Amino acid sequence: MTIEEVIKSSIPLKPHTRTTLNIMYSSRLVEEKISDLLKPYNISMQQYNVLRILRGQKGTPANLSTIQERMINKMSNTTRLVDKLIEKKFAERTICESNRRKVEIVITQNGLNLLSEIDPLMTKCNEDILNLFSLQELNTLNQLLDKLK
Amino acid sequence: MTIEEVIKSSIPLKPHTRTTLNIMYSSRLVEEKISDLLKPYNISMQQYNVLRILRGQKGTPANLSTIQERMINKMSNTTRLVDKLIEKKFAERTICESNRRKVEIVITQNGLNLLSEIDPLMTKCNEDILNLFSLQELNTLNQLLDKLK
DNA sequence: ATTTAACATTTGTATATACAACTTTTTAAT
DNA sequence: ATTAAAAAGTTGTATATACAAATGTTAAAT
Repeated sequence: MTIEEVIKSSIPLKPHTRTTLNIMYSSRLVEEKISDLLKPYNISMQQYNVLRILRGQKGTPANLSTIQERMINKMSNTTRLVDKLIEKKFAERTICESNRRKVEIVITQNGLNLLSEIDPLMTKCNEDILNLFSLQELNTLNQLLDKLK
Repeated sequence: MTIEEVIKSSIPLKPHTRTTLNIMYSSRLVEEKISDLLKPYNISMQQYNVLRILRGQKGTPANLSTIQERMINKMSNTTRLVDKLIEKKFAERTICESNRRKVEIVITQNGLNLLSEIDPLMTKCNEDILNLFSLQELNTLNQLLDKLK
């Protein structure tokens, strides 16, 4: 299915426009599947993303700027996002003693357990989304997208 | 630049995961550029998207479900999105006489003028985003993304 | 003819996001 | 030592989005 068919455009799009639209539309498809997967766990994609970053720290606390810099969606309000995770007992926050402007955020065991539960489902979800693609094609797609950055 | 570098992942991602992340991250990059372009005109990407759909109707009024079905982001509240466009005098809404459940939305001359002004900038924006890509590469990328749908 | 169901949109509510202004703490400059 | 500037977060406000319930209208069923 082409992007023109998706948006029911009667006239063909210019190549560059078609591509940017296609990237955005594809992203929506992916996000929808991932959101659906996370819905039963009552966390948003952003919150999941932060939990993954915290786990990636392997015990080292992360401060807000670190989280922000590693997120896929650089969002403007990481404070309140982390608030939600703390409310749900998936993370904890303390003030950094060496620099009291900073906060230190760590994932809790509870948060780690949640991620462990989601891990295999997320892997499968990603595979399902891309089930029509060969490894070769995934590679090509990745290389092309990398050129954007 | 690879997606692993972007998110500062110490371990390599699985091919499928890398690809879905890459699609989402690429979309953010595109959206950021387009939002920046629209900012001076004080309309959001969604609002712009609706205006484009209305113009595409070439005079035929669109009802809400038509708009919703053609949007890139299927958003849940098209009513209030259209409200914003009406507030700004870029669109008008009337009740459909043959079926009073429906509304008929048309773009105003004011809205058409706005789009005409933005058109060349948007074309250039899309070209700039993808300036590193050959037409051949754009084609390949489009074909691959089309497989998602 | 009356009730039921389906349709198209609107409204309410909760949450998310963007952007700017504001604290608090630390570093640098005089 | 005092003031100014920078850094790191937080809070306020406006807008956006998601989801469910409500409204009004039309079509279908009995």
